[in-house]
Amino acid sequence: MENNDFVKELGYLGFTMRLKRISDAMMHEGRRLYSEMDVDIEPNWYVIFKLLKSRGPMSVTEIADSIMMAHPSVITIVNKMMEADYLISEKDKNDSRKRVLDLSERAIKKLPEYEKIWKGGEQGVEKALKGLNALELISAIEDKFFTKGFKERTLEQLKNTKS
Amino acid sequence: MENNDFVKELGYLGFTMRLKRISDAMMHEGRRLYSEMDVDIEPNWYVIFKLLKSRGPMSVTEIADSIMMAHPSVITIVNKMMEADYLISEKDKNDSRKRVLDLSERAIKKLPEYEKIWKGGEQGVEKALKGLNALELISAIEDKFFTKGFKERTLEQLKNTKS
DNA sequence: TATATTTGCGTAGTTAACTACATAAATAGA
DNA sequence: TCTATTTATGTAGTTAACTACGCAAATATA
Repeated sequence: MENNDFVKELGYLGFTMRLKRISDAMMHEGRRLYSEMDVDIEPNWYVIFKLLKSRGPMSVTEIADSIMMAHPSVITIVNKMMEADYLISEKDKNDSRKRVLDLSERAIKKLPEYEKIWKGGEQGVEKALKGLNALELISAIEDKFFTKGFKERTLEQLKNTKS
Repeated sequence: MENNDFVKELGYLGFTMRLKRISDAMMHEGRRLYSEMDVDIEPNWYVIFKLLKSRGPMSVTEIADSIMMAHPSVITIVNKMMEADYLISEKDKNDSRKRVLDLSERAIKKLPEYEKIWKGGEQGVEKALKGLNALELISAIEDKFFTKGFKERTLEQLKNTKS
């Protein structure tokens, strides 16, 4: 944020890298926060807790679709959460390929404590970003790049310039 | 961006994850773009090319500071770039600890081709985000979270709520 | 019904970033 | 000048995401 930040000088060329820098930094701080508070969960677990609490038991693929993540990433997360006794899984009665995941007793017991922390995080972000229309902007960016990706947009530009 | 996106429902709680999702997606598309175009560089190299071209030879730590990255990350990147013959390094004359990095002959020869691609990427992003004030928003977010981090803000909220 | 396609899950392998620690050179201070 | 501190680089180990591929079950089709 100083004058020394070369990435900022790059304009739209540095845009992606700046997004990554901020989100990486926030995740690292989230991890450190948990560690300092002696809370034994990881930064990316909260979305699984929240999802299953809000929508009930779901399969791996359903989770992946709901949060727009590749399914192998979901498998990694839920396996760790199962090892930590926060999730239980059982086979679907109608489709034996499916593994239906749900919150464990332990998760339900611990959730109130964790939700306080997440509320604090949410409020901290909200306070910092209030008035900036940040959520609206993120939605607009998603609309743009989830429908037509970065690669396609670049190729279009290259084609236009070449002619 | 559909109704199915649970992360979006989470409001400010999902903010960081949405930033990460977008930047990850863009980086993956960047990698795929290079691969389809048979260009043998990686998505995070461009900033090093640009930096050294613009500011001349620099040490590892100077690079890290300029782009706000941890120095081990820079070491990993520049080692790969050296292996690919895009960078050369030599010891600093006044300080034998320092390793001064510079663009190689090969880099200088290849840069015009690569800069065309980067220009295309930049224009693609610019076109998509035109009118959204995206760069200003990113700057505002950086100002907020680089001066007082996510962890600190969360702890503040937790303290206030507890009382 | 038999075969082909799709779907769900899992594994393997890749990449990018980080922190923590180690080492050696340079600089500061007693 | 000798010692202590700081600085520059490097290594080791951690985590999070991805794609590509394989296999088995479910579904569609001939």
